[in-house]
Amino acid sequence: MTTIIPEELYKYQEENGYYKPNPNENKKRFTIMIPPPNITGNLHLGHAFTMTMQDIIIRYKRMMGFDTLLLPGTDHAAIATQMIVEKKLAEKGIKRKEIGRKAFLDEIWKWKGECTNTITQQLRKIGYSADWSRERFTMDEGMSTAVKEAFIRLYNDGLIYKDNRLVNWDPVLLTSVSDLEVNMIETQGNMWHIRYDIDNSDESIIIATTRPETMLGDTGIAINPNDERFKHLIGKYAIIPIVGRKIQIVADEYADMEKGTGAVKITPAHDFNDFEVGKRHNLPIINIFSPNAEIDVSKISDANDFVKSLDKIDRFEARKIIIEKLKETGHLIKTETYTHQVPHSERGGAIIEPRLTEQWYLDVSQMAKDAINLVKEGKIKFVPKMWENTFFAWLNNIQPWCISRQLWWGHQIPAYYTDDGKIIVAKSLEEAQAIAGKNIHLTQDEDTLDTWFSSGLWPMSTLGWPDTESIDFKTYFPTSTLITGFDIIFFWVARMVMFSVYFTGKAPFDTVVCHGLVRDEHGQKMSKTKGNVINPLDLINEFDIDTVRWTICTLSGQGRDMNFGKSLVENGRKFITKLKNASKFWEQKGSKNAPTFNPAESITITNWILNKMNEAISTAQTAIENYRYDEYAQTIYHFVWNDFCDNFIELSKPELESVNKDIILSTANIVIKNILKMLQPVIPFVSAELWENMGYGKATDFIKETYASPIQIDTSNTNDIDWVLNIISVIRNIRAENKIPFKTEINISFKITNKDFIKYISMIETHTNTKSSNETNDMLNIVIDKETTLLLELPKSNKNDSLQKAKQELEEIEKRIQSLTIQIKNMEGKAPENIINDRKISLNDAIEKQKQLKNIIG
RNA sequence: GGGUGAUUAGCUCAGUUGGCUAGAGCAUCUCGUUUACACCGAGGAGGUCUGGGGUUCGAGUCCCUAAUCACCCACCA
Repeated sequence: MTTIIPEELYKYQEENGYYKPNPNENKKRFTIMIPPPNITGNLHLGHAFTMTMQDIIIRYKRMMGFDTLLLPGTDHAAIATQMIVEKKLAEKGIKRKEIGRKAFLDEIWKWKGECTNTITQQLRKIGYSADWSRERFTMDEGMSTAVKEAFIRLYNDGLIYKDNRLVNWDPVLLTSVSDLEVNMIETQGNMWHIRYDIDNSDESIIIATTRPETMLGDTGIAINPNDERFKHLIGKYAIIPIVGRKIQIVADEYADMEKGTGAVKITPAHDFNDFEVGKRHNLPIINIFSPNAEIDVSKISDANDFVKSLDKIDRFEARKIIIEKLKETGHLIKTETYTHQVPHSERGGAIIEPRLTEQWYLDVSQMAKDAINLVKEGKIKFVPKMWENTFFAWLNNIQPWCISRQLWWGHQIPAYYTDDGKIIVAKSLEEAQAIAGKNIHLTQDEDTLDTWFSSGLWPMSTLGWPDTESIDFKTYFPTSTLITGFDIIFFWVARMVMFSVYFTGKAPFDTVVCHGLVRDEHGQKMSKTKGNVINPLDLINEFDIDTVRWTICTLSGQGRDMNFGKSLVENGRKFITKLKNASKFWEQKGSKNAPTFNPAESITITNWILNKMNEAISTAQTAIENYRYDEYAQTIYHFVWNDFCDNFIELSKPELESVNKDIILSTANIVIKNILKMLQPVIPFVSAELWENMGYGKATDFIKETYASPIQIDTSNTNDIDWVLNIISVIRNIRAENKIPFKTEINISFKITNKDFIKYISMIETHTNTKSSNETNDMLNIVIDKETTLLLELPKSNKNDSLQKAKQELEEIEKRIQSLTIQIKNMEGKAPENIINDRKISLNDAIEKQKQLKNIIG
């Protein structure tokens, strides 16, 4: 008995190149790129799911004869990682700015090393059969080359440009963030109604705002051109209370007569809509905040004493002071509580402040169109298909992508400035210098690129792009399937498709499998506060990796969220135990010494189980090819537990004492082999262990076996066993209902017209503890027809087929009607009547129904 | 406000172009330790498939409508 220790088997296989592809082999290719985990800590259960799903497909394809590449790696995750390391340093009292860029980056690289190590060890632990010799990191050398190349090409093509406009600004992290990195969170706030007096008039206008502090930057008031209440004020000026600035009242459709008071103050520097309104009416733009969102009066040229007193005060503190002041001056008309959506930074959660800055932008409008077309043309298929809509919806109204970040950790933008502000985009300082001239002083842009810029290149750059002639790129690009969570369709999937279509004209993969989130057993989100977080490593320690992988497989279907709980893992463990026990049974019966399976000697029950096996293989393959992991697992589960263990083993026990022993054992071997092969992708370690212990081959090499394949057999009598099992079940039922213990033998009498069925009588007797005779007495009088078990089946293809099949069914029923009748008699005497007909559809009904269908379809 | 998905047994969920008596696992109940397995076996109970309309010979499945839940996008008056 060999016991396989997963880590050891993995190590052996990794070291001996079992997971490596071979570009020189003339095989069909199948490639999956890992969605690179962020180097922000440990892998969580969601990772375990997605990675296992990838590995299952890879292992399956490998057995199906593909040259497979599962490429591992990690993502530098700019903002997230910088935050973590900054926080860690802060614990030691070290501040980023104090130690400077270089020292800080050294710290991050140190962290990166540790973290990557943890992650890759965890991936190995879950059996992720990746080619580690091709491991990549989004900031490694090759990736940097790719990033620079991409940036330069896009710049030269005029798609990357610098622009001064409003961005989402994180005042804590001090960087711009993209729209996608902003979460709108419903927040309780106030709506303040404030009176603005009209210049040279007794009139005034009341505006409503949730952000009174932005008054300092107001440069206009907008009203709707059709608003009768305010129409006469258009073109006049209002005076901002407290601030004293005169601002113009303009007519703009943006002002909604229903909202607020109908008049809206315009602060172009601090609101996206206001910015647009300001542009339309040439209103001045006054930036009132410093980068960390404190009032900065240096930019407010007309600041009065009150405004000046607010200098360096935080935006929310300033709000309070301003409200108090407005109360004093009597300009505050009304305060009401108000619930609204406030933008928060996804990382760190700071409230976003729209801010006017100069940033790098990428015009993606054409790429987006091309990406959409790839999907529409079917070059990329989403599984499940509904995610296409999400993909389209976002790409259809995509905005220029702000790709610069004011972070240190990331790919520094390959742009160099001369002292007089000329921009040179080049791969290196040397190159830039060569362009600019030797004596020109150059400084590189301080900013880094959005993380997703490099991730977007992942499927290309990992294979050697921009060197399109490299063996890996030529062999493995485009890749095959991308398996990832639906939550990063925008962030990542869309970007990869856009970049790939732009740079290569091809889709980066042909299939995108989107799965849901992992939740707890009751569908609740896992969160630390709820205390329902499950750590995959704990699970693996408590159970084992195969059990965890099996459970993941059973839960991964259709792209919905996956509910995960320990009881489900326990269930998985039962299955694996069952499998081990079944193998043990056959081993004890001498399966190792069984002769090679010979189809010619196959008997009814072996044909029957082989037929079930063939069906299971075919159903399972359809399931896995369609990424229906749940169905795959269920098919195998049902086949192993119900067909193979409950029925085949039980029916075989008496046969093992007979001349049929050899064929039974050799059949068992065939079936177990195929079961293990079907299971290898899901439970690679247990299946390998059993493979060796059953004497089929070396555990280490099991991964290389070809996938399960059907056996050619005579299927003409295979239904008979289903029928026998039904009869057995009915008799057991009768026992139960009449409270006749199994130990009490009962007499049954068979009336048999078809001699073929006589051979099954002893089988029925054994499994029901009955004794058959031809005597008739009327102690128990139940009639079972073979036909009672026939089910009506209508094919789903087309109507002609249905008719055809309905006819066949009908003929079959008619043929068998005379074939067999059994009567069971009880020794004790009670005679419940028609038990069968209560439970099963009667033959007449069946025929009647068939006839109806026949009329309809015909 | 716009969109997507969901609603099936006590629980978690399958149910693929409409067609078997609507299924599985868990939980529950009854019976059973017959030498692979109590991490077991046999069997039972449990469903107006969210409500209401419609199409059809036939609807869990298609259409309309309502309700509830979840998520995504937009929105700091």
